[in-house]
Amino acid sequence: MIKTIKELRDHGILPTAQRLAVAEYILHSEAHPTADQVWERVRVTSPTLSRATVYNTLNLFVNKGLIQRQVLREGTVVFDGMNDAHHHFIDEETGQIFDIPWDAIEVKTNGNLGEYDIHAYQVVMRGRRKKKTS
Amino acid sequence: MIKTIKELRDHGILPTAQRLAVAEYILHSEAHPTADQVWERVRVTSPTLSRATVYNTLNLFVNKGLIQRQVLREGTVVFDGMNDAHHHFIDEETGQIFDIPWDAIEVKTNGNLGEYDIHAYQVVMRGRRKKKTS
DNA sequence: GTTCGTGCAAACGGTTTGCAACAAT
DNA sequence: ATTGTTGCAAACCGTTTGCACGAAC
Repeated sequence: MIKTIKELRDHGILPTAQRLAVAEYILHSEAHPTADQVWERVRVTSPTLSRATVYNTLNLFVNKGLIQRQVLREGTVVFDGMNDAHHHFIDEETGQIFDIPWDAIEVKTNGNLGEYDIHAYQVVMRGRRKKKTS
Repeated sequence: MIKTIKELRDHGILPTAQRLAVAEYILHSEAHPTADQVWERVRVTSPTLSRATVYNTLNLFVNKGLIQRQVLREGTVVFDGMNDAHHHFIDEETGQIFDIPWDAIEVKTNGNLGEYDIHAYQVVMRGRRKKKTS
């Protein structure tokens, strides 16, 4: 909580009650919620929070580099509290999105891509997540 | 043209005038157009073509495995006439999307992904495309 | 008292859908 | 006659925006 306040300040974000509520959720969430899902969730504890504020707040967080916006789903954008480079796995049946650590995958280009100045990349995998082996 | 008719039939798609017009464009397009862009374009030669038919037709093509639907852009889906597995590069300034041949990139997982049953994957790269050399 | 954030409702843009007219077989 | 396709308009859903109110410095 006090840690979250500091994190907002460190990113040049004035910490308000609403922003704190959103940050507390998104920064500690394993899920990759849509803006509306964030609203649903945070509204439980902050019932006065408006949908517009959630959208504005999440966009602010993205612009300030606190979280990432990911285009992984049709029709909507999801937000990712994991802020370092990483890959993604999407369960084709449940639609769930999982973060894959950067060093779990090695990507090598074979020199034919001279035309392109690559600033960033990620691997997007699709399939089925097996039953948790505890 | 006659070749396109065959291609539609081979995918179990009844070739109508509208479907042919859409197919002729999307199958030979280097661009990665949105449904609306397909409409704009195909409407030039087929002015009676409705927006709904374009959406329906593109979805039909995807379901029949003739083209791919790609989630690479915020707010909209793009269609890709290249039907084999390949990667993508997105120019961050122009928004243009380029197909990257499958064998131009090598992806190796280092064995930590046992939880995941991977059916498909692609690398999504972002950056700037350099001026064409030649 | 000026600046910034919030909430509401309306607007917006991409997409889907219900339905009536219309082939095609 | 039945089945499938098209076109139109309305509906839908995620998101943004205009504006008035309110809080903070």
